[in-house]
Amino acid sequence: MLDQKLLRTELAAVQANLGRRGFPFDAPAYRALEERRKALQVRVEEARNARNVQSKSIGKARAAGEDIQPLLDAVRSLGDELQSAEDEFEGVQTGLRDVQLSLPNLLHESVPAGTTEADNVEIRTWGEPAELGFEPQDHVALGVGLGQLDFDAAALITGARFTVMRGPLARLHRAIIQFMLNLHTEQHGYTEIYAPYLVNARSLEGTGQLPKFGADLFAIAGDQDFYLIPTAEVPVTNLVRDSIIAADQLPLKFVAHTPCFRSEAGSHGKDTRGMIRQHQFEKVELVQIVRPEDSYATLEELTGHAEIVLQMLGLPYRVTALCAGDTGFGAAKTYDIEVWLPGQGRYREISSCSNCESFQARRMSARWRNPATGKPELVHTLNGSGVAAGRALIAIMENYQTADGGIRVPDVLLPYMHGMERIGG
RNA sequence: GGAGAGGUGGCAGAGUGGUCGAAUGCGGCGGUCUUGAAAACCGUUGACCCGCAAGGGUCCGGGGGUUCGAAUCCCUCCCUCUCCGCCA
Repeated sequence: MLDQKLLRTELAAVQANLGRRGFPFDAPAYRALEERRKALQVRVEEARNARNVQSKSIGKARAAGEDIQPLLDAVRSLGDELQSAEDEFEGVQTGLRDVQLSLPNLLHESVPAGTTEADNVEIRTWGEPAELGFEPQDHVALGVGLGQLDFDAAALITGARFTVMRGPLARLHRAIIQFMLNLHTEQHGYTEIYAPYLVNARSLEGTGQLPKFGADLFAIAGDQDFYLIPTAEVPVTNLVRDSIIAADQLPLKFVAHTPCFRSEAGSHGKDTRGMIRQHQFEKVELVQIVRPEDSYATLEELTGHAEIVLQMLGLPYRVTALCAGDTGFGAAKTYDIEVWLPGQGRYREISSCSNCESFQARRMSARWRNPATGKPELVHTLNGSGVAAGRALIAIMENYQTADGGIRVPDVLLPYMHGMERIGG
């Protein structure tokens, strides 16, 4: 959600900024609605004040033993007037809020111009795609060949876009998760969080998935209004909802491993092969709650924490700055990290690190007490994958494959694999 | 699942339908005293909205109702706690 003051005072600038995303914002209509709100609010408050004053005088008169009947008659009609003004005011308020909740975040000035993925800007690369010396297989061929990746079984149990893993491959997947959690908690100072996988609508509104992107979510059947989390960002960021955080508590650094559930509505036909795009996948998520002045330094730091995972796993990657049109709804600026997949012969997203500035904080009413002003002020929130476990598994399979269809285990994962150095082959 | 109790300011905890945004205590902040600190004493201390300001308005878990007027009465939902049952 954007600052209402900004929407009142800098409407043209807001419109221009949102325009960079290609977001059509009807500023004149918004201004008209806002002006109506203001007029109505004044009217309601004046009516309420008149009623309060009158009612108070009734109390005093009665305490003094006077006849209050004339006063009662005089006040009665004020209540009716107030009621109708309130109803109208409420309608306008709701309309305004609907618009506000549907506006994406303002972009940081450093976000490159552009409309699609193709306009994203490469910031840096790390590692060199390995020379395998043979024709690389993709993770599907490798996993199915080993008998450890089973899409048919998943289709039988559930349906399309699910995976069954067996044996050492399932263990490798778990090892990746353990490795990442240990790294972030022991080396990077994050506090491990275990959080619910089902959340309520308010949490999803807080982080920005609702009200606009309900189609991307799985809602559970039954009388409870719960949704499966599309990312740990939702429960973990909402830890600070409706709270005022002491200055010395910041920054808050949280890491959580959770499954993620996405309906992938609108992506029919995309990445249908393999486990690149699933309805259910595991992810280790980094979340930081910081002072506003620190958030851009934190974005660099947090992105670095995700990069170290890939460096330690020996996976070549590149970092890109998302362009204006490709930056997500709640983000002011986003870096994507893309890992090299020999089987596809290209880089694929494995992490997305965003600074949401005060966008989520405002929706969540998440604040800190600024010692400089003594007042509660909005925090900045950041999140990033550190990293997606399913895609990390794919990257390891394809980058560490051997000519005989086996997979070597990266050195840093050996302790988690009980010394198993290779799978298959 | 059954029975009961309760949700009030940073925390604890009062509050007869009118003078209650709310007693009191703790905590916080400022001051007096002190070489400094503690103690004691004095003062001060919620959030949000409109407004340049003066000022006005809203908020006692959420929503609805009764009333001229609701923290207080009624309905409903949510949450917490206790006991029983069940379970990992």
